Amino acid sequence: MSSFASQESESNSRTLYCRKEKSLGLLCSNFLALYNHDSVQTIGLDDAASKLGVERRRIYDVVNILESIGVVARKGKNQYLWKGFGEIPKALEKLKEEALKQNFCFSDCSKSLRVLDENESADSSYVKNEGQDNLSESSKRTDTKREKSLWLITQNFVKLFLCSDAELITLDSAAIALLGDVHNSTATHHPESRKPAFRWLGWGAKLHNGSTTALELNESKKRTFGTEITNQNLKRTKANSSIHRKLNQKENTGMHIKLDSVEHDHKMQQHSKQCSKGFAFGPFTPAAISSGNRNVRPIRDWESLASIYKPQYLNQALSDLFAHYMEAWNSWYAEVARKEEIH
DNA sequence: TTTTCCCGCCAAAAA
DNA sequence: TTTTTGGCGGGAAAA
Repeated sequence: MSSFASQESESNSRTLYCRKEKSLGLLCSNFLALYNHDSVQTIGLDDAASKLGVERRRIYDVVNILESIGVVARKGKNQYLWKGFGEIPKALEKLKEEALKQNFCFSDCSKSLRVLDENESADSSYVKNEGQDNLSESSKRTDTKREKSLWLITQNFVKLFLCSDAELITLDSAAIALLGDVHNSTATHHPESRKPAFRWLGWGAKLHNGSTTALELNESKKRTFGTEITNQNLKRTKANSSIHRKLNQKENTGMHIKLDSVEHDHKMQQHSKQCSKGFAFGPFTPAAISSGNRNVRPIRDWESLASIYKPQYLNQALSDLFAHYMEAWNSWYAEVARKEEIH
């Protein structure tokens, strides 16, 4: 707590809150960078939270998303298993199968194909991998809740791509298909081309033939995720004093930031300031990129990205971390590419 | 201005 | 009961 105070007082003048640095996408990337080691078997939620400098709540989001595509699997209370990127193809296969069984087809915008209709598919599709029982009736109760769970929505979102030839899906149509839509009641529609959309990059990546062209898409104004390494503990609320308030209000549950990680974060923050414009993308980045940002060169593929994007860290620890990140990418791609060849 | 999405409250589920 | 999980609304940042 005291570390907060000092950190804050030191930084309050020059480090203002920056939403980009707190994004879920970035957190996700950092999470992956942190745990994508051969040596990693299990992941503790508290460990993740403290190492990444966020509250537990945020870790649930990350883990839910990753679980839905097989990268991690729930082991038990507070514990997840690291399965790795190699699991993604399998998970996608499985999702596709499921989707086909469910007649989960998606024909772009306009129609509101409710993927899950209340009674049937919802429960049957819960393949809750790790032997998560057949909660016979209590599950009924939670079906509606599940329908909106991040885990399920993520899977369904992926299914949209897996079960259609649409390479591009707009947020609007995805919302309609997955949620039956809700928002947009005020329908201030932008011209079609300006709607935020996502493009499927594929797990084998469109590596061959160069261009991961999604990244060249000039479609959305959406911000992009993935480069900045951050998550320092600035609250978004006006200026600084908010932190004190925050810490009092709650018993600091789940906010054990180690000293070193604070410092770590702080340094990372410094770095992120420098590189925040020349961003690259994390693995699960929205495909659409900010067309407004002309500084951004199209990225050919992840390998070249790795070689191009090599900031010079002054800090050894950061340097190591980054090196690891690149290594992880390489191995992942090698593996995925291999599997694709076989395919 | 509108849209996006982070934050954290608090209810439900699990232990 | 306590702890864990995660939906959801508010409101600030970004577009």
